[in-house]
Amino acid sequence: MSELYEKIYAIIRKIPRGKVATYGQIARLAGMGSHARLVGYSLHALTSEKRVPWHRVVGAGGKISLDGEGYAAQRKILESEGVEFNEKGNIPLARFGWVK
DNA sequence: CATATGACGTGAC
DNA sequence: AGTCACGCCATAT
Repeated sequence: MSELYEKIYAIIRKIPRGKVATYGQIARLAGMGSHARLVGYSLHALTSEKRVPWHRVVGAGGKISLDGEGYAAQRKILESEGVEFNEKGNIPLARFGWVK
């Protein structure tokens, strides 16, 4: 496993319960500038054994980047942690965004 | 080695 | 608010 992935996972594991972080934010914290796409790619390659709270990672503006079942599943988990969604179906980062 | 692809982000229309 | 195009780059084929 590449060291880059481990770094990304380590950062995601720091996200506190009830908060969410964006791909771009993670990319910056990992020192990869604005390569948010790679963060998403690494999460896609994630396995359950890593025990990474991938559900706390959302797209810019608090939008979930998954569709259909994926969206429903992630939303359900987040709501169970206390994260709320607005009428548009995304998360108000002003309140739930992770502040490092 | 050459292309295609994607759990993104941003800007144009 | 919805679509489309493009930059970015590690992986996959």
